[in-house]
Amino acid sequence: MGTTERREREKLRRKNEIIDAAERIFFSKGLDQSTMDDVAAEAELSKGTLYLYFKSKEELYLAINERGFRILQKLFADAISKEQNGLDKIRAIGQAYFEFAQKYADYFNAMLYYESRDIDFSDKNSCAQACEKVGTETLKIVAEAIQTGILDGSIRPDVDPFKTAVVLWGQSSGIVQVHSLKGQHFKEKHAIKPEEIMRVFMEMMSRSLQA
Amino acid sequence: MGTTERREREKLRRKNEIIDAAERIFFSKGLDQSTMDDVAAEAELSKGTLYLYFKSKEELYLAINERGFRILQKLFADAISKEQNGLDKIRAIGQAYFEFAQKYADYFNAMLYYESRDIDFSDKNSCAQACEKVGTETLKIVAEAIQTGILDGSIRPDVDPFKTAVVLWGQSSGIVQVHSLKGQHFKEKHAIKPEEIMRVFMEMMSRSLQA
DNA sequence: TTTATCGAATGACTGATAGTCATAAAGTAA
DNA sequence: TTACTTTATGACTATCAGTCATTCGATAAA
Repeated sequence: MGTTERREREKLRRKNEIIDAAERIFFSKGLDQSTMDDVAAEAELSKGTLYLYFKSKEELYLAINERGFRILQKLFADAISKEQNGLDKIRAIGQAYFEFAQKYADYFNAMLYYESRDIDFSDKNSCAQACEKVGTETLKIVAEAIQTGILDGSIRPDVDPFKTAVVLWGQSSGIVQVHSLKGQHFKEKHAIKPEEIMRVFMEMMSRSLQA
Repeated sequence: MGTTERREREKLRRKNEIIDAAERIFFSKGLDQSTMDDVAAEAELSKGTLYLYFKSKEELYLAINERGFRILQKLFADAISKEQNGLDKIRAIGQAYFEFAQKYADYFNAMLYYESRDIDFSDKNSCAQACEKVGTETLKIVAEAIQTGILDGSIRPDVDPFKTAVVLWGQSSGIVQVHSLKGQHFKEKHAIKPEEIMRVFMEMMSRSLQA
């Protein structure tokens, strides 16, 4: 009697269908312009049902975030596997992050929200927790690449892998954020091509780590 | 007959009184938890009056932002004047930014909002424009320090001052953002002291620029 | 002093929307 | 068929940003 199991599966499927609908709505109209009624209509459910699956609009938004983190994690893992030495792995990660911000601009913008808000992590079963978990895993990938670099001699040996990974993460978020949100603005007002900003950043990052 | 002039002055004073009240409310309860009615009550005015002085709640929030930018600009100018060579000036700016985020945490958090949103710059007389103006001025201070460093030989000569200033700005925002929002979290979960993150960042920044 | 004019201020009102909850429907087991 | 559980509903409430017809008060002209 696999009734319970089937129920479990269906519940998960429905949850994902809601996230799918929410993505279509949030990504097309923007979070602020989207209402839970919009999402409900898109999911062909009533609003009340959404609240059976997600505690709040923010939770639903964070669920989308989690998907973004997973995509990013995958991209990082791919990037790392293609390079041999540690510094090149880190550069590849930087490049992957940049490409993520362009190719998955919607996810990226959603994640900015996560980065710039003081999220409440107290609820143990919340999407915020899940985001934090994937985020930390991703950070570990970066830290491992740094460790590799120290061992193969491409990265200076006096850096602390995890702390440096945190710093790189912060730096990169900031840069890609500027690139994504103010890039157009810099292009118009100061004639700086967005790619130039990324190029300069990558150069500086390499120098700050190389042995 | 200075009637018009006096009116003008009083209008400006009232505008500032409203920003004062908004700061007290927004900083104590957070933007989302604050209502325009709260601000109106704090300013001892009716809500309608607020809208005579500010187009929207966001505009009022950006007005606070502008104040933050001005404080930061002043701190940067002070920091720069205390050091001799270019690289030390840049380091001092980094340090000043870090201290700003701690000492003026409320302003800093308000400015994160500015950094992470796609602000509409189309309205010429908006607070967004004013923020952009002060922001660019601040960026120029950084670019000048870099130029100084190139001339005095403390910073490698192959960097473009303004582009590098933009990158430094982005990086620093990201780092201080991580420090401010997730610092406590890293401390608890990964036993990383926030100051450590800043130290590592400063070290990396120096290396990425030094001649 | 009285009256006309005009900008500043008011606050009741509207529209929008996040989140709730009593009720209904569907599904499951006996 | 009946009793029970889970899932879904949508009308309803509370809240709040922003509006607007009206009032107030200061200045100045008559």
